[in-house]
Amino acid sequence: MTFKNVSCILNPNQQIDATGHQSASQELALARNKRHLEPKVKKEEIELVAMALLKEKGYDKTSMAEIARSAGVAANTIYWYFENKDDVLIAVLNRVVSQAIAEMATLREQTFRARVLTLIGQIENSGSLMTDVHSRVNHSTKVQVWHEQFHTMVEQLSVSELVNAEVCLDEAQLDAKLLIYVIEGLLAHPHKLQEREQIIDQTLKRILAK
Amino acid sequence: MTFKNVSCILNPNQQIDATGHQSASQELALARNKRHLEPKVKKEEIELVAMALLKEKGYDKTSMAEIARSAGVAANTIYWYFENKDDVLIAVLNRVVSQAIAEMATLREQTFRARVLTLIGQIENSGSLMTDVHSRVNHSTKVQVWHEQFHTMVEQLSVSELVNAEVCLDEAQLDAKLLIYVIEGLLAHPHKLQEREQIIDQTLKRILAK
DNA sequence: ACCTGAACACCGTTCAAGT
DNA sequence: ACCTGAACACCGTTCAAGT
Repeated sequence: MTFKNVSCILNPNQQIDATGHQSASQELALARNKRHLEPKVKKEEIELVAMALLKEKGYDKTSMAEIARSAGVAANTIYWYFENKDDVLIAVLNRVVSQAIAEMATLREQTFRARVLTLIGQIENSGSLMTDVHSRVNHSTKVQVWHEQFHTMVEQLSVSELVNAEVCLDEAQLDAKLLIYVIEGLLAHPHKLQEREQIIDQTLKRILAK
Repeated sequence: MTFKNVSCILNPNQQIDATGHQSASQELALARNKRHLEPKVKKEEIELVAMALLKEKGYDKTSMAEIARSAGVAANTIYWYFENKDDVLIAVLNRVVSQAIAEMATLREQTFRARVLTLIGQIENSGSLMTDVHSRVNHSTKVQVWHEQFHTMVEQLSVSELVNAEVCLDEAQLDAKLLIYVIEGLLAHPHKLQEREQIIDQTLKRILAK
């Protein structure tokens, strides 16, 4: 199981991206329209702006109006590109996660411990996004599906890591959940860097004890 | 450290309850007013109604208007008893937790494992209240304070349990956080009853391994 | 296809007024 | 002290209309 296998689990937005019927005639029509140079660029711009705002202020404190204003469009324009606010959140989450995966791929040679710690640092860098996911799960089934897929992905990765570290499969599957919940706990609650490392060390020590 | 020691950490709403200046003359005035038989009863009624609704539908999907309607008062009446919606949440949380503590006090003779499992069952019984707390922490400093107090309380309880089970203090403090995060993870994500027990067993096995 | 102004329904909260 | 009707500011979302 490589990181590339996983990123296709993660990006079902290929469906979303493939919704437009991009024929040659339409591209000509767009070229004539002076309001928008590139339609796909606009969507990307909205996602980037939304990512910055959601990372900084979280889901609830970021209004659609503010995203729109920062992207230089009218408030309702976002609804041409996204079904609703939760869809914007999902697009941002996909960006954040695939970015994190890309950075993680660099660290293949590091210790398990080191990789876990940098992973935590990365997610922490995305503000309250993970908490936001948990609170939106009850409101949007789409977010719920995303969250489930994300968890199974991280679980599979963790299991394979643990099996590599000589934990037998049965226990690895339980330990993986255990590890993930500890990581989520660390992310959901404020911790000093040293304290965080202690807890991770303790967890790994408990899991990898022979 | 007994459960009774703890419940005074938990109930700073004695401050809140003590705000009224209940002189004898006022009680007479209230008796003359036919609209409300007992003012404290009204507040309690609001809290009970809010507790039912928040447990059932969660924080976001329960509006102040709905709470008021169920309590038989005008929407803004709640603001005489509570500063804002987060204050209502905190009052409900205090009720839920002290109720859980009372029920836990019954189970002194049970196994650690059994007590943990019934605790999880109790909290799960309160719907998404714990997730709601985590998502409101970023919006209300009062909720944030409540959350911190709650965590230190549960941590102290867990540490003393672990020390009783022959874990040395240094490790018990780390293991306590570990255990709590696993419990929170179990609460935040759907699990079959059997799966939940397996994860708890695995965690306790890892923590209590000699 | 892409974008907008104007409106809608709903929300938490406030205020002036009643008893 | 306790309660209310009416209003406010804000929110996500929709719709009819423009290009």
